[in-house]
Order: sequence, then C-alpha cells, then structure tokens
Amino acid sequence: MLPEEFYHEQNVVKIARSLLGKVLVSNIDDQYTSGIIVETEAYSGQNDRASHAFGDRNTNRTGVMYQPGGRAYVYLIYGMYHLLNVVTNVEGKPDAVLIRAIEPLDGIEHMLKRIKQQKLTPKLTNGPGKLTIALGINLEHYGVSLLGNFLCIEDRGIILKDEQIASGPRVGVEYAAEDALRPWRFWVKNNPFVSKVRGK
DNA sequence: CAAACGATTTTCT
DNA sequence: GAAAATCGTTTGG
Repeated sequence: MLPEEFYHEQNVVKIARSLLGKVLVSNIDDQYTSGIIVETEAYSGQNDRASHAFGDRNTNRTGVMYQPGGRAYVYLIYGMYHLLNVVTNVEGKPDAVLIRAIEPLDGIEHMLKRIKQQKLTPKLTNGPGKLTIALGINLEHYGVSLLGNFLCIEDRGIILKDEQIASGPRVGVEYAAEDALRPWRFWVKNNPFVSKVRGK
C-alpha cells in the first residue's frame, strides 16, 4: 500500500501522473475488487476554476479536500453517479485527483454483478461514473482513508514509460476559462479501458 | 424556503 | 446527435 507521504506531495499534477499504473483496491461488502488506474485528472485547489474548491469554497461537500492527503472524496453527479477523487497535498490545500478509468484486475465477477453485465468488456470501468459502481463505492465512503480497510492504492511494480503516457485537456470543464486548457488529464496510450471523450 | 444545476451514462432516433 | 434520468449542494429571495 502506498505510504501516507505519497499523498502529501504538493504538486497534484505530479501525483496524477504517477497514479497511472497503480492499483486501486476496494474491500466493500466483503468483496475484494481492484483495478489498474489508467486515467486520471488533476484538480488544483483554490486557483483552479474547474475545482469544486475554487474560490476557497470550504463547505460540507468539499471539506474533505482541505484535509491532509490520503482520503477519498466521493460525490454525487447528475443525481445518479458517484465519482471518486483522491485527496492530495497537506491540510488547508484542497487538491484532488479524479480517477476516470481503471482496468479490472481482481474480483471481476463481483464487479460485473454490481454493474449488471455478463462478460468483461471495456464498458465495465471505462468511465468515472462506472468504475465507482464496479468497485461498490458510494457516498458512504466520503472521506474514508486510503490507508484503511475499505479503500487503498497499491504499487504492484507496474512501470509505465513516458511514451506510454499521454496527457491533454481535462474533460467536461469547458466553463473553466483559461484553466480548461491545462493539460492535467493523463491516460495510458492504447489502453481500451480509458474513457471515451463524451459526445464523440 | 424554493429553484437551478452539474468533473455522466444510457438510450433512442 | 440529442435527451432523459435524478438529487445533494449551492445560490438567491
């Protein structure tokens, strides 16, 4: 399991890049499931117009981002889907990395059952709203530690070379003015589990 | 207290 | 390509 210090790195973009190839593990409802992280996006605190914490909005919803790194920030989007973020940086610096896609590894049959599918296809986890269903993540896991039983991230020795990693503008943040252009989305090239860009 | 809206996905045409 | 599904958070009166 990754040490607490990993999440305290001050450069959230650096963490987003290095989370690729790590393994996200959930142990929820006595079901052990996991997947390799293949797509992430960095959200950088008060100065990022795309971040929920832009303008120093420390509310009940965004509060966990102000905690020290190493927790999960789970929230509901469009009234139907949960998205999972990894809180980073130190206390008072609301940075987070959105996990957009994973490649299923352990407990695939449990994940298929959760998302009501028969066989393994990229549709299982190739989107931020779907991987949370597959891993059994919901609002009950808002603020849980990534160093605890329910959720954690492991390094299983998967090494990605720079040429296997692509980066570009983030998804769904066109409203964020100049911040929308920042290449803070990272994904593994040619990996079928990376999410498709919406509407194309 | 009421109303609008979003870091998405699926389905239908 | 367009639209619906659906609810906690935010914003305004």
